[in-house]
Amino acid sequence: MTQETRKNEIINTAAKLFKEKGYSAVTMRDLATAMGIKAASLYNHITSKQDILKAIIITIAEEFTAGMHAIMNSDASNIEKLKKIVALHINITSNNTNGMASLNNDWMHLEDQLDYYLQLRNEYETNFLSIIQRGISSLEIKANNPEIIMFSMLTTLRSLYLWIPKKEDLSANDLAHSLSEVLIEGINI
Amino acid sequence: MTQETRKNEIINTAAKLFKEKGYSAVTMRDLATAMGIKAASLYNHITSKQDILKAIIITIAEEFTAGMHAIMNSDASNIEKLKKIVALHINITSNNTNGMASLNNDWMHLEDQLDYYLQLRNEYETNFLSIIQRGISSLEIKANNPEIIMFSMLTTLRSLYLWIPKKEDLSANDLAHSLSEVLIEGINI
DNA sequence: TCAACAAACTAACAAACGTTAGTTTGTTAG
DNA sequence: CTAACAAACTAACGTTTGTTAGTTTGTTGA
Repeated sequence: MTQETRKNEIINTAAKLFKEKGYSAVTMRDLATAMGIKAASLYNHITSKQDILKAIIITIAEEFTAGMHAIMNSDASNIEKLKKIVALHINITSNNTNGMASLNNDWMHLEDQLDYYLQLRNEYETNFLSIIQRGISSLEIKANNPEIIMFSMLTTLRSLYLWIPKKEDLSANDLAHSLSEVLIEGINI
Repeated sequence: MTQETRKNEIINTAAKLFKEKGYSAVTMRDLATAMGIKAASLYNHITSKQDILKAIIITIAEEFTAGMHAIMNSDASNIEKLKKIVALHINITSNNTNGMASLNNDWMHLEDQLDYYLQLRNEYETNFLSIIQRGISSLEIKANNPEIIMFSMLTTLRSLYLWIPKKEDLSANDLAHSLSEVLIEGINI
């Protein structure tokens, strides 16, 4: 199923270019040059520029949705669930740093699929927030403003795509551990 | 000095549009429409699209540089310096949320000024990191990986532009206090 | 009253854009 | 040997892009 190699090569190359310059600044001629072919030849494999963006973003968004559902349905403590969320972001981002850049920066250029994307994102944030709120209720988590906690964690996790490629020496497990430590235990002695 | 009102109106309108769609996706005709004039009329006030981006980004980048220098030269403890950095980001971002979006997302489209921008950014991050390292040496800060601490704090602070406009009920002081709490003291009980 | 000026306009430009149509090439299965 | 097909090609299309040149309009200080 995950063959269609030529199409996937185009999508992966596009994701790399989108990360560097953003969706709007990358032309089909740029993409074709990066593939070593002519722009018109791209259309033997994809139907539009728009569809490339959709393929990149929606795939990842659905991975996050599935991962969050698994975490919600586990019987871990709320702090443990937060640590699982950290690991989820690290895993997905490690496997597709370029795609994560598009998801973060170019989601607004989804046309037909914009509403669907926003729905998935809202769901995700609602679940994230509810874990924090339950953690506060059960005295696992300090009674700070739960939205500030989520904002702080989520923006850090969403920016991992910028940082993971620079730190290839750090394994995913080590990174998950260190990041959970910083995000959850704090930095103060 | 800060008059030139018409030019500044154009720059501020541009920053708002750039936040919504990104620099490359905003056309001079979009900008003109938002100003209620024709595209050609913009050129009575600005010299190019590129110059608008430069005016937005470099101004803010220099504010951060000045703020960081003031903090480095203060005699506060390292933890207190980190709290001052949080306040610095909140102040600058509150005064120019739209511009912060361009700084975060469209810096790579600076052409002539790209090297200068990157130089300012590197300097800033170097200073940030050195505060954390000194804090660890002086036993103010837990001996976690200092780059992870900086990454986590800085990405949260850089994303404030997304979040501050949604939380107008929270004063800058309250936000600075809550965010310092979460970033520095942690969320675990 | 009139010169100066800020700020808008119309018209047009060459270049770059995403995309389509129709064709050629090389490989592979019967 | 040949039919089928994937994957490239050339050529062109209508549109949109940033920008320039030259002109008109309304206000303001001498």
